[in-house]
Amino acid sequence: MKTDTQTYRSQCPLSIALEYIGDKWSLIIIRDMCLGKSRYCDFQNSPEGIPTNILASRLRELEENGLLLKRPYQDKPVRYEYFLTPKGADLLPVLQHLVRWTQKHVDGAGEPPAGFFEAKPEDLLTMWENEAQKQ
Amino acid sequence: MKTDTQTYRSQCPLSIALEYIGDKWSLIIIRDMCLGKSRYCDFQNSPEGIPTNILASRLRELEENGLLLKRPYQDKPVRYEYFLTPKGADLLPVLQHLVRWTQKHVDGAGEPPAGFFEAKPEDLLTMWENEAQKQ
DNA sequence: TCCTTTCACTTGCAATAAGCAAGTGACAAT
DNA sequence: ATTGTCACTTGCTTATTGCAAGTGAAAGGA
Repeated sequence: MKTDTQTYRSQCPLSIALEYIGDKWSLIIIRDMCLGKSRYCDFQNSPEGIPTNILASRLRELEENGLLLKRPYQDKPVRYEYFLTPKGADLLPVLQHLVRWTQKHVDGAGEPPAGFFEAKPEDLLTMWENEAQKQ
Repeated sequence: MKTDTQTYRSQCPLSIALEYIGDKWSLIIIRDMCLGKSRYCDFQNSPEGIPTNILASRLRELEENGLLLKRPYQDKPVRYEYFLTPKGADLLPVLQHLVRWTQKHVDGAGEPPAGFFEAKPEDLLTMWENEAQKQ
């Protein structure tokens, strides 16, 4: 992932993308958000079993890098929900092609949920649509 | 990347794809091969500066996982060239979308070479085309 | 012949990151 | 008063990365 601002290892756009999401867990979190999950414990309960300290640090990095944002959904003990930004949602085509790739080349892989391949990044921005509706 | 056979952390096809290429360097090597590079020193000379021991281990893993294969191109001291398999070449659409993503969302990223977005996985299988011609 | 280079690695070691288990603090429910 | 949930953090061990240096086979030149 990206660490600090504007110090990429090269100007290659592929290499830059990998500094944002080139690790074992970031796209798993993005996937979960594409599937409608939004809370910390949702991500924790995914079958891959991300360690909790790594989940916390990835969420922080993804937020710092503008791929998602968090918003409190209750006060009394303050609790947060996470949402994809347009920048984060635009990774959906990448996920779709990775899924296609596995289905073509790896035996025994599971099926994505119905409608996964038809989804578009805009469909993932429910939070932002609500914002737009407020205007 | 994948470590041993058939022990994925989950059956999710996205998660499985990440066990093959979900790290900082594997797709950089695949990118180089898409751009026509084929020798160890070509990969080493890429601007990202992959450490040589990591390059060697990634090439070994990618070969074990069937994304590429190596073939000697000379004997006296035996030297190898690396080629994408169809399985490896089929990652091209993933690379293309990652590049698009960076161009849309990150300022100051470089341009891919001309024709990059129009290329298709089949175009990358020059070695295999030659094999087919032999038949 | 000896010296230098190149290529494709390997080895040793320090630094960084990942992974596991346990703990924390705010509150809600029993 | 005790237990439980949520969203984390802390401590510690293990694994991976990254840097520098070394290796061995051969080619090329002085």
